[in-house]
Amino acid sequence: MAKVKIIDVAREAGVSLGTVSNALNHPEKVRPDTRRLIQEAIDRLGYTPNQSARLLAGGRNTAIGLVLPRLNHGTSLQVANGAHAEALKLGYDLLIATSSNKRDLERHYLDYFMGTQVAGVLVQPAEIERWQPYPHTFAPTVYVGVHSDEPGLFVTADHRAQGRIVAAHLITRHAERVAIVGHAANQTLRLRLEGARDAFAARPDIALEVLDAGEGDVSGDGYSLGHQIARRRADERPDALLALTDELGAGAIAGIMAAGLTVPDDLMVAGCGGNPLAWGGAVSLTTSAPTGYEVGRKAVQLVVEAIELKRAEERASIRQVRTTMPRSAAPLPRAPLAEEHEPLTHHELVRPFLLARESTGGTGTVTPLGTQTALIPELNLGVYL
Amino acid sequence: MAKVKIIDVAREAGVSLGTVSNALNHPEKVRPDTRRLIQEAIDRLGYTPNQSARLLAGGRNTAIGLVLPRLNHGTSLQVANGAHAEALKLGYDLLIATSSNKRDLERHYLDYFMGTQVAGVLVQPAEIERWQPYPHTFAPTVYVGVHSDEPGLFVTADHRAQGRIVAAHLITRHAERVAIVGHAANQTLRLRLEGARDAFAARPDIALEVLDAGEGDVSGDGYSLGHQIARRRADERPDALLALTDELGAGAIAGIMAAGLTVPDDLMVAGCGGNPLAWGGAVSLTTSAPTGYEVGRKAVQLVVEAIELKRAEERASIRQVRTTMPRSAAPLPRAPLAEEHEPLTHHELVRPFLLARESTGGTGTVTPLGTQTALIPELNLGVYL
DNA sequence: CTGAAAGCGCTAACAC
DNA sequence: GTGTTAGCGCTTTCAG
Repeated sequence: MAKVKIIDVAREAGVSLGTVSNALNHPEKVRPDTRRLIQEAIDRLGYTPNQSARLLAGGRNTAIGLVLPRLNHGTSLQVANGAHAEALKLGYDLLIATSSNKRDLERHYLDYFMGTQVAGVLVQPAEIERWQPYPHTFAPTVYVGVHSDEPGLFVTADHRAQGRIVAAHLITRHAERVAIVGHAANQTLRLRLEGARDAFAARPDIALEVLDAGEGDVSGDGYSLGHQIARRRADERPDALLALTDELGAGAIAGIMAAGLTVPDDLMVAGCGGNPLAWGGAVSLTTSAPTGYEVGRKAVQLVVEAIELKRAEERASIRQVRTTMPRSAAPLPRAPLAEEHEPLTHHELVRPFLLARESTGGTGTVTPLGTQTALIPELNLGVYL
Repeated sequence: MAKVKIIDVAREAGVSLGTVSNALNHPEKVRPDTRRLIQEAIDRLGYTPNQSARLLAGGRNTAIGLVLPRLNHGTSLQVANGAHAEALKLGYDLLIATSSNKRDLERHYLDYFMGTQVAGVLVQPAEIERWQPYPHTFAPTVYVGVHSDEPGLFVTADHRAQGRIVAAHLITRHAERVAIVGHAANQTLRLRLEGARDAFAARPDIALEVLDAGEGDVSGDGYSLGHQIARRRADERPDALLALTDELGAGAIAGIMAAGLTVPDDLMVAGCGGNPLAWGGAVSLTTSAPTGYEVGRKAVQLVVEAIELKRAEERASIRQVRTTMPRSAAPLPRAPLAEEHEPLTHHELVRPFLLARESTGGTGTVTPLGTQTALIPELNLGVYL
């Protein structure tokens, strides 16, 4: 049971150590039947390469680290699943750690990942309002779910587009008086609001009002607002509500119905953001689709791109050193790192699409909840729906 | 930006390499002010220890690997969260990987973890019906959610106790005719059924029938069975339904109500297994609590126990070699591993508790859903409820 | 393809 | 407490 190492495999297969190493890392350099011999020895002995040694010696790590603030929130889960799917596809392993939404734990895992020489790292920062990129990142790093003016790699849902798309939908549904509902205290909601305004800007004939829903932007706020609106005189009442979150939207529907009106006949309601947790109401809610899965996929694509670029550069710089240096004497000085170019910068906004459902009188475009996953496999809404 | 290493820190702090290493791994061996000096140098330089080198050189890894079949199912998430909390508490890091419910990916990540010399590994196997422990595990391994006759470490929810506890509850609610509903095709459901039978065994006066719900044990099966039962003549009708899954239970409630009876007045219904996903119905469902969180915690406790035992043994065996060997000549032969004792064996069954709610006429013991998390913090039902 | 050898960055043992 | 050094298991190179 003593740990079996590469030399044991070599002996078992009757080849040299270097050949086994090559079979593992550069199979094309080893004759197929030798390769088979080695593979058999590996299986017989139950050999598992020591990743530490492999990495230390300069081997390529194929693991990507992902630091998530939580493991119980819909969005993070979607990100994780999307990232996992894409990593698998691209031949990378994905390792997930949770920061419990604490900056120091986040930092800890980031350092840990860097220390294990992962190929790249994805972070969905905790406390996103006051946040900034980490210095000292030796592996390509992609930030998920945040904006920043600093250089770097970022992937976020396009919140502005979410507002726009939902607003546009209300317009096609012939809304004439629209109330936008929400507190818009944070960046996300502000962007959705702006997006909605953008969409309505082209239609000055549509009456617009913005109603603050109270600090929380939670279901209860939506309920009371919905109730309140439903009790206005018919000629002062909007015919459509655009809630800046799905929770608000779901709450509003309940409030409206409690006041004796019907959705969508008396009043249309649309949510925003695609939060599956708020989809359980009596009338299914029109909203923008959740984009977490796509965000996760994009993040992996970006980080892999950066990883491979970096490797190409390293190879190039090594080659350069070789041809430049007189191959002689003295240990080679450390190959100069490809010049300290600025980190890549790329802000990727993931575009939402619309889920038109009952609350806006959805017709042909209604996507019934039960079959969602089947219809839009990429969405991966998950079992927890 | 060239990677800073321990020797750089040593120079920066004006001490020797060994001292820095000690400061990091055995702080008690270094004078506090020296330690401070070193810490400052570390911060100034942004030093991050190379985990690969550290491990290769025999350092202690504090990471535990967790392989989960999915990242979107309630139970796995609970396990992950419980494991994370406990690992944090015990000073270990937790790294999570997903097998997409495939044996080969599971195997891959397991090997990967072993290769990175994690301190221990937790696995919730995919395809649990036909399953067996892995050989060649060099790190302590705990299997989650499965039974086995092989030696090893296992943590599972006590399914039998779940059946028992729910059955006992129906008894205290004065059920006189009970129908147990479910197909019991898999081990889990069979155990719940046995548990329920155990509980009723003491009360031969209670009429018992078992109704097969159809292969799927899904909500729809529950619905039709509930409907069917509700339409029996009152004197042939059970007064209580014990569904072997919460999905069945929730479906049954809907079916009963559709047939014009009320729950719990005409017919009590209880579920089993504590599946939050099935808790959305009109009448809240009595069930046994989900134990995933506790399973995760227990699993970490077990693996850490095994890790520390193993370390203690290694220390002991090294000491033995030292005192035995004449300290002289020739490189020491590899310290004989503590004799190849059988792997530890421990089957831990996590006991459920009851969530008595409306569907069985819950009274004082009813735990309102909204406040669940607050009342029972250990439960950690998660936001997705 | 083989065989030998130079590290990768660090820990732990040792002598001081 | 400090400074020095021998590996940990592997990848890579280099000369056969």
